[in-house]
Amino acid sequence: MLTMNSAAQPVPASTRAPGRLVALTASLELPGFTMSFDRDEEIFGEGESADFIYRVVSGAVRISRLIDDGRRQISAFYLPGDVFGLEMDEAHSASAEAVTDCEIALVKRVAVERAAAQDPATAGTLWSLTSAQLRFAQDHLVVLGRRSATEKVGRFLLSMAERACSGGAVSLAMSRLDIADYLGLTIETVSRTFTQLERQGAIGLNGARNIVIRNPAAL
Amino acid sequence: MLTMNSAAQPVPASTRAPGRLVALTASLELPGFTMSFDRDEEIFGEGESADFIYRVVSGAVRISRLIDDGRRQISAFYLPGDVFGLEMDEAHSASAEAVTDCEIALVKRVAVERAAAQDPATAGTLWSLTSAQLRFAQDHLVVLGRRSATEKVGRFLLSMAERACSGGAVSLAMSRLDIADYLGLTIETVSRTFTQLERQGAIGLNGARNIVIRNPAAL
DNA sequence: TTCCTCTTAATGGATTCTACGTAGGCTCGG
DNA sequence: CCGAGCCTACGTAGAATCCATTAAGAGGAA
Repeated sequence: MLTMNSAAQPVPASTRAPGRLVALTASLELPGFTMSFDRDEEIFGEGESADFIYRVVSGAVRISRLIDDGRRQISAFYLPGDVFGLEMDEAHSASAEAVTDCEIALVKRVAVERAAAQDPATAGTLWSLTSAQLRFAQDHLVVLGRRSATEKVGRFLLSMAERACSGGAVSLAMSRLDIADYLGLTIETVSRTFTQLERQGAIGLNGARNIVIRNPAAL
Repeated sequence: MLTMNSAAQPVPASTRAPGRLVALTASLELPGFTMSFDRDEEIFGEGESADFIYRVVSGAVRISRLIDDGRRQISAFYLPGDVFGLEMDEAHSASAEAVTDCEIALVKRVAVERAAAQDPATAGTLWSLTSAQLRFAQDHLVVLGRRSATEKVGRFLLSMAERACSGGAVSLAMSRLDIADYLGLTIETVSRTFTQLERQGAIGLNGARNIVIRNPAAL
């Protein structure tokens, strides 16, 4: 999705989907600091006051919402270079957790707002980033609302390949449960679909989390 | 959802959900013009270049994406006062159609961008509006991914009541098909759920499109 | 290190059930 | 009256659920 880079973490534009490119910008290079989080550690929780904007330096992050009875929906995964926390009001409307051990760069929200008030380019970047995330969320609505289990998993793998690919092989940072909660499926359905796609020759599996896309068209 | 008002269309804050309020602002009162659209007429299409930002003056609008085989997902309905078109890049990533006959205020996108560059408040408003829509989309992801058919319809009715209520009775602008495509269901399931909710006494139906919420807790 | 155990994650099968699709009938509005 | 939109019934497909099994890591002791 939204590979939202800071100047510190350039990523070749060619690795990203057309139309999703958000111009590199130093505008968001604001005074901040970096924190480390362990796997499954909470970065922020639902309802907490939103004082920061975040950028993934290394590792992976998931944004999720929980409903009363334990059901969970993950709205997005963020990979290195991605900015998150833009959808927040005064309070966070969702929680963020580390999918893997990770380093996160934090910038005070008020500092961002102050910078945006002085520099139109920064303000424009904020709008662009948020708008790109909105487009992405709307794309995901289509997947959740209208795609079959096989299509969901296929799309997911393609999008991960596009974002986190290193030469044909994709290494997934997240568990089957995370994938299921992202795609609105159960863990069993995700697992079954993986093996089904492997049998069809659409993908190759080297262990549970290392995937090779063999036939993109079949996804 | 996001009742994003311009100064021209004030709506009492009390009719909206807490935490969703976007401050009234004249910042988006920019030189523009108004157009009328007939029911089902296209306001903009997927892939068209995005030259405007829109506000509903009267009527209702749906934003939708189509996939090859005809399946459709509606990502949002917009009611009077709501601003839409913010998720667009250079090209529209979805299409907008009139749910009912409606009047739409259009502002040139470049004019908005120019105003934002000169006035930090305008830039902030754009970010706020977009961010509110992002939160709304993420809320909807939970509904699509993790709610049952009954819960989906229930939530939909509650949210419409909150947005378009006039004294207990809700008049729905959209057809069952639109509701189904919004909730990721089929028209039959929507219809069945309506009658089921009526039999349970949760809602009252005066004709297909006039609904009274009798027991909000049951939804 | 190597082996063993404990724990967690992923897979596979059998069954149930939700909600989908088809088809037909109804109703309200024009 | 006609027709689009809405409702209902019923058989069915696809995903969920429940359960068992296998695989992969993490930690501990010799």
